[in-house]
Amino acid sequence: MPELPEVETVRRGLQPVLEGRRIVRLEQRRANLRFPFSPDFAERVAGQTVTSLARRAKYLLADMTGDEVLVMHLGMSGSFRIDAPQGTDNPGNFHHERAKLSQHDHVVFHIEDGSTITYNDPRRFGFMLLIPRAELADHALFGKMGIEPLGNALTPQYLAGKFSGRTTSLKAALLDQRNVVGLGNIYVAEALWRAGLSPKRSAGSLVTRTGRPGKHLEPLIQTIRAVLHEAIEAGGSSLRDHAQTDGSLGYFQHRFSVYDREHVACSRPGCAGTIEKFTQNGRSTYWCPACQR
DNA sequence: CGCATCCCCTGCCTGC
DNA sequence: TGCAGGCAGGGGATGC
Repeated sequence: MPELPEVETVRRGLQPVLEGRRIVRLEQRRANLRFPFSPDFAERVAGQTVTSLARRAKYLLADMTGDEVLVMHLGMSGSFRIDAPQGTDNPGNFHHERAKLSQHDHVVFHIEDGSTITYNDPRRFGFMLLIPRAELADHALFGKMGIEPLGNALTPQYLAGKFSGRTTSLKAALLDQRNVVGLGNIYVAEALWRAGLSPKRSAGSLVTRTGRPGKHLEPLIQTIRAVLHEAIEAGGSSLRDHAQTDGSLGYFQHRFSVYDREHVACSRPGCAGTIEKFTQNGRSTYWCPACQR
């Protein structure tokens, strides 16, 4: 599920139920996700009040009243589900029935108001860890991370510096979170199609011989921003999983131009091409060979 | 260092 | 129908 728009959608769903609320108990239902939990993980979260829920790249960062930040990554198949307190529509019923848990519900946050937030992740590529707030910026996860695509820092000059001399494909360079964060296989494909740029061309080909931004960088950046903004507005893309915390689906997948559209006619006005699929660095690339150069 | 490949894991879809 | 194989939105480890 989660590239930047999906993670941002999850953040917006969780924010109202987490921010300013106390986590009275953390129910950890297995010893590991992608990585082992630290032995005292649940104890360190229990009793903390979440002061803010932020997003950095594809990570969720829950700052808490202690000196640690809860860092969460959804991997490929992670999702959160919010369950309101049981019996809220029946004030006379004080019997709070436990929300039914399924096989891949790995972590349950019990909130002070009786609601629960459940993390589900069938493939367990996601993870959670606690990092002291003071060490966050220098942590290995974030230290070498690239810039946010929706902020002011993404400029042609910045990308020229990252892409100069690089022989790797433009697609691989955009997926590399050390350059720009947040893009994944879907949104790289969509952005490159909109920009009319081939995923096969080298990253370095967007930079002049003297290391200055070539003419394609500015429009590519604008395209990346536009795609991400539209996807966030649509609540992300829902392929196999639910993107949103209330179980509803994002709908950006209905606006895909190339992703998962092999053999479909290219929708660019005047283009007679057909969307093709091939493997690049072990992952599927969708593109229109006729209009992406 | 840059770059490519493999791998973690489960579920779902396809083709035989 | 059953089963093997391939593939899936991410990214860390390894090796050349």
